[in-house]
Amino acid sequence: MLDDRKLAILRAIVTDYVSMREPVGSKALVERYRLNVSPATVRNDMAVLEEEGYITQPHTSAGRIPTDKGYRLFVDRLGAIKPLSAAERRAIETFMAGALDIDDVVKRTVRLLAQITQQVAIVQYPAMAQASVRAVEIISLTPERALVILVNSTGHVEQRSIETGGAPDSAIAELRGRLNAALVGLSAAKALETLGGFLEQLRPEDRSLGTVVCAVLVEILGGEPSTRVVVGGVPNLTRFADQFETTVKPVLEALEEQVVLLRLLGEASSSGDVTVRIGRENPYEPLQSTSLVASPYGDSWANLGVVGPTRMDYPTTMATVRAVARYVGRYLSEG
Amino acid sequence: MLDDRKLAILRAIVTDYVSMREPVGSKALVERYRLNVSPATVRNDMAVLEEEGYITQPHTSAGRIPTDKGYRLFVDRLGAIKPLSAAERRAIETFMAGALDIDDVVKRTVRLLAQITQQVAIVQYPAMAQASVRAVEIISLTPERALVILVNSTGHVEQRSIETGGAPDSAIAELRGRLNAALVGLSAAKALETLGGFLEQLRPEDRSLGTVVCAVLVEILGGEPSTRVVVGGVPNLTRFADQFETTVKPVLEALEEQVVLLRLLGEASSSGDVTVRIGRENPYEPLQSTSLVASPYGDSWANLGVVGPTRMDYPTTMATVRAVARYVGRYLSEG
DNA sequence: CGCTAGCACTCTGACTCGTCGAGTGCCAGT
DNA sequence: ACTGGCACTCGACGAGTCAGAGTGCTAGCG
Repeated sequence: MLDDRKLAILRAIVTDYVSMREPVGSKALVERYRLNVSPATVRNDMAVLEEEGYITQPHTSAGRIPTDKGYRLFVDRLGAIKPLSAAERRAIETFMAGALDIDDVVKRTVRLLAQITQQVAIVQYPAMAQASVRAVEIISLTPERALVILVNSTGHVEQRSIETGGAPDSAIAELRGRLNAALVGLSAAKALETLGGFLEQLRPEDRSLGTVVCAVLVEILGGEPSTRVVVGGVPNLTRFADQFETTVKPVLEALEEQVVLLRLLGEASSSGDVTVRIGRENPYEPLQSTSLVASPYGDSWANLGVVGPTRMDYPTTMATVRAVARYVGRYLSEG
Repeated sequence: MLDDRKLAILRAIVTDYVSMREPVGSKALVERYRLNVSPATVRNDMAVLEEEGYITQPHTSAGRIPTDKGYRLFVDRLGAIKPLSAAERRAIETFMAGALDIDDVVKRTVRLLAQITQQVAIVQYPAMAQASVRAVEIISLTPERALVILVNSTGHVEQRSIETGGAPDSAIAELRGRLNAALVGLSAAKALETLGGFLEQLRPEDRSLGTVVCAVLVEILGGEPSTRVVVGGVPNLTRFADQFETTVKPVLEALEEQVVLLRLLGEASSSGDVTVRIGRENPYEPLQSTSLVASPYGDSWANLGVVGPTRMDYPTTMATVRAVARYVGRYLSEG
């Protein structure tokens, strides 16, 4: 159904529309892309492409623009991923060099992604899962409340407050000691395992406190990859000021909903490589006018990505996201 | 120079312009505000007000709009702060009730402020200064790096990574013990004092590590109120889509710059009560088309506030900010 | 002296209208 | 299977018009 020329035309339409931001017509197409056929022929092909749902007309007698389906075909079969320029590689290196702790790494990554792609960047905190436990602290705040703190080998600190049920400080100290003895040095997976049998070692009177604490630890260690995401580059949305009322507001709202972002990133990365989700393919309705390019990184289940208009330069964006993901991954594993 | 009627007219212009969002003319003014004089008289007064710089015309033969100076006068002398409605009070209570730890309090506060005022909310983390030290931990990550963690009585956890210069674990443990013995229970002020003489108690071989750690602690305890701010309600900016290109982009950019926000909030609150900074009064140029309404809270040096267009409902916004600040303050001190 | 009524004037915003150009679909011809 | 030509559609754009809102000024009134 779609011979080579039709595919070439689709490719041309996509690239042209992305760079020119205007519906593209048959004449402009043959002029700019050396198709060696006449506009009329191109028109016939375009009619077919339109019938198949790959492109559409904003109104009669305007050029064509790609549909979500068209972008999809383009991404899957037509857009060779561009390698990064040397300058970009260098930018990544210098930008990330000298990051202090994990917070800093995440912050820098967001900035970097946003800056290179000129879009909105989202980075999820790396999962605890990959790192090993460095310390567990339990610190009482009031007689009734305490803070459980877990530090891992990447320098990430996670904390939850709990109800102690009035347990005495001595019991807390003891529990803390036991937990450290049992867990420090273990990977998250091992630590989870160990926690499973941990309660039984406790004296009965310590059990109730132990249960609460263990529950939090399990939550921190095992649960979601991480419940925190960082967003950056929001000002880049201003480039779509034209479509503002209809498009940008819901996007902004979505970007404030951490939960949504987490789900989004989570669902995106199944393949282990860069994933693209175009417009309507997106499960979350307010984002259906945008595309997401995401990738897992740090060989864990944490993800990063960018959100932009469906009309985006996929090859370059995908290349950038992949490169950043790899670089950050390497950076994290080397410490 | 400005008799009562002129002030009344200015007040009317401000309130009308804020609610109608359109330049207001003499006729509409007498109709809506029962001024008991004719439009012509109002016009004369308006001419004076314009000469004095309180109002201006967007173009010949349009209504008048307030200038920054006009808003300033309004805020200082004309706008009685409206008390909150019962519904709003209730909203605050229910919204904040059940907050878990300090992160949660801050998050909720941002949401709350953004929602009630329908503007962009900024909340600074409460200062360590008011709370007392609960625990100090030093946890080594690599032989060369460690994490210093300070927990205070509000449940706030702050961390910094440091270079240990290869100090042995035993030295770290000892230092940790001494620090806790010396600091726990002290207010930040006292703790700072104590830290002053702390180094001398150490064995000479521990000094170098001690210096680094103390430096970080001083930074955490004494430095800025807090280096973290949280922003929310950014989608509310979409209501100014009209002025988007010129106004909203720089604002968005400013909102991503934590440093800028911190300085902004810091400078705003000298008086101890709600402070208003209108348009050009603002030191940071990209925000000169906005107004800031801020207030310290939790009787510390932490601040919260909202950023909105200069054309804003000051009485209500000020009332809301004040109420939220008080409520959160009370909530924090009660624990 | 302060207020008011009336008037002439200005400017904007909305509306209409005609033109132009880009782009299409179709058909007949190569 | 491709191309050239043609009639057609539609949006963008500029000019022209018009009504309405608002002003400043001046002369008159209590």
